[in-house]
Amino acid sequence: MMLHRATAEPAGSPDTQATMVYHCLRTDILEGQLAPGIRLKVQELAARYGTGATPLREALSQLAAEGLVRRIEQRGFRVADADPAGFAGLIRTRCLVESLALRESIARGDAAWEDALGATERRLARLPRSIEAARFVPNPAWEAAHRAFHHALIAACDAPPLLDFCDRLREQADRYRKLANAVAYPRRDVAAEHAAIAEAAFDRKADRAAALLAEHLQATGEFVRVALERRHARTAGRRPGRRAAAGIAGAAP
Amino acid sequence: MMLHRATAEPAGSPDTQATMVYHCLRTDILEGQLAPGIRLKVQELAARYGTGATPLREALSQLAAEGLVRRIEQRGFRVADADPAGFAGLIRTRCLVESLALRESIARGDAAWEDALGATERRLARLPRSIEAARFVPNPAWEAAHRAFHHALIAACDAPPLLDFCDRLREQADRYRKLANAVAYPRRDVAAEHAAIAEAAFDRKADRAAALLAEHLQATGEFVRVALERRHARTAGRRPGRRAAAGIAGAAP
DNA sequence: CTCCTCTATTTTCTCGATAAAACCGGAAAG
DNA sequence: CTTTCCGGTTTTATCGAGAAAATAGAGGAG
Repeated sequence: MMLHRATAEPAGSPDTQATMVYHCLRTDILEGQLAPGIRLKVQELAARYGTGATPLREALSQLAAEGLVRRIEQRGFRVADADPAGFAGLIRTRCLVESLALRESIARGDAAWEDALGATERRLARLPRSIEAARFVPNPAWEAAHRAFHHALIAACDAPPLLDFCDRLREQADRYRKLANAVAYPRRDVAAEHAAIAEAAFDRKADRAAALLAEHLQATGEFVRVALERRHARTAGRRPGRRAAAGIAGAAP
Repeated sequence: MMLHRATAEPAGSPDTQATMVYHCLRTDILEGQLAPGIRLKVQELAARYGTGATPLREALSQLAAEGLVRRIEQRGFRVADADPAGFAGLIRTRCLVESLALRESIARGDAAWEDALGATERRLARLPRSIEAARFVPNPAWEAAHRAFHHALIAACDAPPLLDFCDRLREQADRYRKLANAVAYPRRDVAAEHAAIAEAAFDRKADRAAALLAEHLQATGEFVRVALERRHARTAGRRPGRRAAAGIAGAAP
């Protein structure tokens, strides 16, 4: 055997503490556990995640660079806020950029791309979007498959930075969606939309596929926008009177 | 007077140490002072920038998120390497995305946009690209004006994340360019290219402008690619025999 | 009644020290 | 001659304490 290790660990990363708390914070923000705009006090978080200030600060810096956290010089970090304006820009960018990436993908995609796309589409179609039938309860498996499908669509664009950018935009959009999901349950047949996009991609109909994708993104965007504006009006309406209250959801000992 | 401060300081940011060292590191990497791939030892850098390990680590995390630094779990940070493959993806992405942004900008730009574009174009045209006539010595003023021009081109695209993305791509591309600039001096008439792009934009000829811009980026890219491949072959050729040697340029007491 | 100022408290930001992990080189074994 | 193992050394990653800054609240002036 040549390698004197690697037998025990699949990936050579004992995962540093900073990285761990980075992932935790990231998902907590993306899932909406940490509400937009709230203050992120290091001590509080250190207690929450069971770690010191240094790794936390590191994680926060990283998230700030990604735009999920806002750093205010000399007065700490806050969760990136989720206002309608920011969302509009995000959706617009997504429509533009993902359409572009899809066109490129269609122009360059090979058989392997088609196969992967077909596989993710099929898997997504088989999963229920909500765990419960009556009430909407997000299905993590569906979420993952959804991400995978949208990634697979544009995976053949042969421009790594572009692909990364799309992934990040998708994450951010998902954050907004999750913030709104608790309120309403869309009536659209998203599965059909996905199928139509995939089909157009298979047929190499770039214009049609791009248009469908943009429409798809726009539709979800519109739905979220409405919920968001309600929410925003509500949030802006209430005075910052009592300061204690929540802030961190799910911490109730 | 209403504000009980702000008289002394124009911007309310006493700039934390982490931010300072972040900017220093950033420019040092983008300027090529810190060579691609080299190890970034915290103590070394702490001495270099006169600060502690904590702010440094924070800055490095931030840069890692931006892709200018590569973090390797449990074994520190390295400057992002500059290989031809990465550069190709970068250029390709730039051509695609900046063309798109330019089209949008042309579709939406108003009079103010035209004015700003004209102003930046004129300023850029008046500046010499090199400080010396015979030998090529980068002119910081030209660099800044160049950035401003390309930014102004797409500033009206009305999609903030897209604009940010373009700026970041431009920075990265500039890094490659600077790494190559020391070797050769391009003969192209870049001023004419810029003028042509600006004119097409004024005339709202989206297709033409986008094509010119892509060509412009591609041409610079091609030039850098050649230099880069030479450099890369050279670097890969020499064995990692002696380890001390340079690493940080400009530290020679 | 509103606005300013001053003080007490919180919070950020930073440093120096410390455990753990990676690295390097030589020595021993196959 | 290559591979493996084992020591010391370097470097990372982390913690806890402490200086500087911001924040909140009470009190006083206009």
